Amino acid sequence: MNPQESQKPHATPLGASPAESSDRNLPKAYDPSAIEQRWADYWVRERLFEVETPTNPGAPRSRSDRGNGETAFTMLLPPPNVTGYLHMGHMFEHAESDILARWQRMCGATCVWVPGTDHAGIATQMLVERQLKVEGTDRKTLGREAFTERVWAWKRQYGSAITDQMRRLGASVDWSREYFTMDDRLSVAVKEAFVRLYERGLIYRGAYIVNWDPVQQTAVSDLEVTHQDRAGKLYHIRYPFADGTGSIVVATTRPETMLGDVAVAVNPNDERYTEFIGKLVTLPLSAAAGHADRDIPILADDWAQPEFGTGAVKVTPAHDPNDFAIGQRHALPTLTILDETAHVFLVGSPYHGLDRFEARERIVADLEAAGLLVAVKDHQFAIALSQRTGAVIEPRLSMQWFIAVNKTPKKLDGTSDSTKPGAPHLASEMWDPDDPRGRSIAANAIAAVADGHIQFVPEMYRKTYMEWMTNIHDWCISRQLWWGHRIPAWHCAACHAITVSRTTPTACSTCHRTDIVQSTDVLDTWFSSGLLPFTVFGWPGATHVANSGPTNKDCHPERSAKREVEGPAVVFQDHLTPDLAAFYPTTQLVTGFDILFFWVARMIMLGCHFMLDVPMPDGSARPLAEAVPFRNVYIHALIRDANREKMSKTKGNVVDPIEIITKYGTDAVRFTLASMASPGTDIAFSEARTEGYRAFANKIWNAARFLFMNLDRARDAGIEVQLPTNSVILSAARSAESKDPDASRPATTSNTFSTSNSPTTLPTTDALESRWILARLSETAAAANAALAEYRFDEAANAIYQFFWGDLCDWYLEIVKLRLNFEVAGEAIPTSDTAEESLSETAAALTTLVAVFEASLRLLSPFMPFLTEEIWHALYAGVPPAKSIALTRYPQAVDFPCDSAAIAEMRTLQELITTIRALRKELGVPERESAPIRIHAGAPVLDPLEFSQDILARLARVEAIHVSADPLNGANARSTANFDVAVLYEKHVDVAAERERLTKDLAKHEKQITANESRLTDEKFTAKAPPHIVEGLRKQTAELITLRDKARAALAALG
RNA sequence: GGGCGGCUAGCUCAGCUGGUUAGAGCGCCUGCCUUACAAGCAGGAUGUCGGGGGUUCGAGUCCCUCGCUGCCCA
Repeated sequence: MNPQESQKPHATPLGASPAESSDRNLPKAYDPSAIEQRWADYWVRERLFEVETPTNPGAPRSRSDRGNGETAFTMLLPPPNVTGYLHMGHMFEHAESDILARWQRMCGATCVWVPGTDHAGIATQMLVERQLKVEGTDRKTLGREAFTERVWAWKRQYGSAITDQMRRLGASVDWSREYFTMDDRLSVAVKEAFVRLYERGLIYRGAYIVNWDPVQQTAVSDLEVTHQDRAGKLYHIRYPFADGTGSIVVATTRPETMLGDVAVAVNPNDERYTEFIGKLVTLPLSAAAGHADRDIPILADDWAQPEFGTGAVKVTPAHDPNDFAIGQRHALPTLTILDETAHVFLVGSPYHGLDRFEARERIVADLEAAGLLVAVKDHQFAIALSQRTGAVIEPRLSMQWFIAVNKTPKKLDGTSDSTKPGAPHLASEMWDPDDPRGRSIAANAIAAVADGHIQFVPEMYRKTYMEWMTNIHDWCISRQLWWGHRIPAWHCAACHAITVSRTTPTACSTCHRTDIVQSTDVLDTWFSSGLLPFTVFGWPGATHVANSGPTNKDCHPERSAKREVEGPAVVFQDHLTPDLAAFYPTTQLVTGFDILFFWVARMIMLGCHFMLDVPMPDGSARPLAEAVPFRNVYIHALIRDANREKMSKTKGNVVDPIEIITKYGTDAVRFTLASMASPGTDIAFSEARTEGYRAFANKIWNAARFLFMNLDRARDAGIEVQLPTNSVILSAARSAESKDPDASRPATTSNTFSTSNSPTTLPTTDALESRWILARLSETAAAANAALAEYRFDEAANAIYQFFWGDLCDWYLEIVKLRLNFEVAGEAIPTSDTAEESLSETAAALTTLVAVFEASLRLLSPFMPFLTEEIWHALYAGVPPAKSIALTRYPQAVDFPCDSAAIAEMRTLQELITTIRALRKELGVPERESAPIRIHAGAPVLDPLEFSQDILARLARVEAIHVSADPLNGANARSTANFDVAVLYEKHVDVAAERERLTKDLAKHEKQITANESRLTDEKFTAKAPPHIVEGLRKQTAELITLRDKARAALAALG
């Protein structure tokens, strides 16, 4: 069974559709609020977008070709914070993702779009802490266990807010696979990942300077810190030599940290100070706990830059990352003088207990009083802020856990054994140089992108990524929070050794005493979300179970048995879950650049690392190309407000998507976002534009009303119109509705066109407008598919918009009105000799109309799922050929005959009609009045006119057509390259206006002719330019000359 | 300080590897309640493609430079 089948479109009988308009009686104006909730519920209730775990992933499917019905399209939703509410950015991201998902699904792919929410450590903890504060308590009073229980309670109550909003917006995600990053299953995976990295020597614990958030009292990673330029001061402070022979002046932006100074550094090449190197200075104000001021050395270090300040800098290793590095180089002690809350902690010092900024003021004042403050200068510097709390980051020396991203992993004896609890065995041998598992995390993450296994769109992000990944530092993964995945490490009180384990140990692994306690730290939230591309599909599977055979309920027994027989990779068997086999690597990631490093890069790092352990479905070793978490990354734009300002709560310019969709309807908002989504450009969200697309939705609605009205009239007149059935079904061979093997091939139900995969010749009797609209439909399908393949949502949306409104409504529907005659007798039948003929013409026209309209709905469906679903169900009067339009076939160019002659012929006719309309306007012919025309043109224009008389009559109110052998000019005539046309109407023209128009045209033409001719007479041009360009220019020039001559004659005729 | 974008109609933006007369939506002006739609129909106006220089037969498109503007990293 193919996974495709598990996309259960038939959970309930077709009749269960909630369409209200099954009688085809549509209200006059489209009201999205009347239908959206109903369909949103239906899609979820009917589990239309859920895909079951394939039961036989044994036959690995090729993923290289999209849309052939055998491919998987897998996508992970960037998990929103569980505390979050949907904002415009989500809506945009989800709209784009949903368009891709719906499109791929309609193209035949097995589409798995996995939703979930992130536990968002700091954000969630802060939120609950704020609640506690209101209640007059705090987390420390509650204690860890009670606090986390409280967070869970909060999550249970409010945690689905954002996913509920997604349901309402109709995101076609697979809800059966919804996860939360703190779920048991995912927590096990996080633990497993941590332990494995630790065993491989890629996780270490150490005292380093980290970014400390004194408000939340936790370490944060480099990425969670933002920098802001601030105007500050540079303080020049005199440090007297201990021997009393003089002094040295240091410059610093943070005088309060001098309490923790352990040295003064100067540049070794700075001649001003070379003689002082090695001397001791007495550190002012450093007396504490009864001791005198400390003496510290002056040393030489390249870090001290002669141009900066005085050229001498103080060294505070415990409170500055650069000073920490100096300290390492010179084996200096570290002296911590601030506590977790950034208050001075120096018992016995007068500054003890002061906040760091307060301490600064006091120290500066005291220095000044002591005459040691030499100067205070204005200084521009970048201040580090915690992204979450906004607190000024305090670099702080503390024990943290890190991932060594640039280190080669240890090779363990027998990879499968590494999954067993307990100490790993070190291998004696080295890694095979070709084995990607022997490379560092960063090296593989770089190779995955450098070798093209992962593609970025827009491509520039590839560069950004590479830049970052090549300069990456070790990743600090521990957080001093209570909400999150607690680090599976236990400290021994007796021997201080650390035991890292998958299961809760009872004793220290080193000294075997039982006095052990688990680390209080939790893991960085991004660590767990970085694992998602494979943990959502069941990784690590049954790795806990020894590989000697027992099956695991998560792993299909049949599969396991088979694997053992196949043999070679038997040690890996349990890692490959059926879901991983079918859906990993994921196909697509759609996300914002703001989490490019946070999340995208981390998924690449972790995916490439862990998935290399998991064999391919055929048992072979997994190459890097198949270990990547996703193949394509589409980085979408940022939504700004109408004035291009970034939306922010503090600015108050946040647009609430729910408010907007209430006002305009989800489809209109989606279409707006899609049509504005050109790559690389931020979107200035415009309500005016949304209004325009609400009008479009209404247009579609009314086109449907028009069609339905005529279908009803046809029924009343006894005309049978067949609705498209097999041609719309995605893959009829696999569908429960049709056992007909022939139905797997799109077939036609109409005698006017064929939807088989090769266009057939049209009956010669077929009307121009039918051939034309089908050709345009074919072109539009081609354009939409091509655009979507390149993430050009704007181009796809605009092509469809143009087709539906500009071609279908403006021209085709107007013309087709001529063909729809339901009178059995009487003179209301202008084009047929008998009533019977008229009725069959009506039937033929309606059949084409229905087919084109239905296909247009499918074309639109990924963009406007609600509206199209409603109309589509109504069209089939409650008996649709599929449960949802979302499960039908996306129109392809080959589905419709593309008659280019019809397009050319129609273009001339349109030009003629437009010209006549303009002339009539100019002549002041009353809107409803008909007038005869005179035309001068060649046979290619005149001949088809014989059949288009009625069209001219209706669309341009042409009463009679007189052919003129002579060219036409004068006030009532206009000329194009193909024809001259005059409207015969007795009325004064505005001669002055006409002359102005003609003069302007004439000047334009003359200018262009001169330009063209100078190019055409230029030998270099004619010699070097490609022939078709030269030819084109010649033809254009000839046309322009004709137009110029006509304009001249017309001007002369005006007198 | 380093890097990456953007600058095209009143506004928001398309314009692909240079190639025939630079487009769309909204807005604007004029006339129409033409029984699908006034959230509509028809017609119309609107651009020294940020400035300068270069390459080329040919530049909105490629190169250099300057200006303004936004973002990322340090």
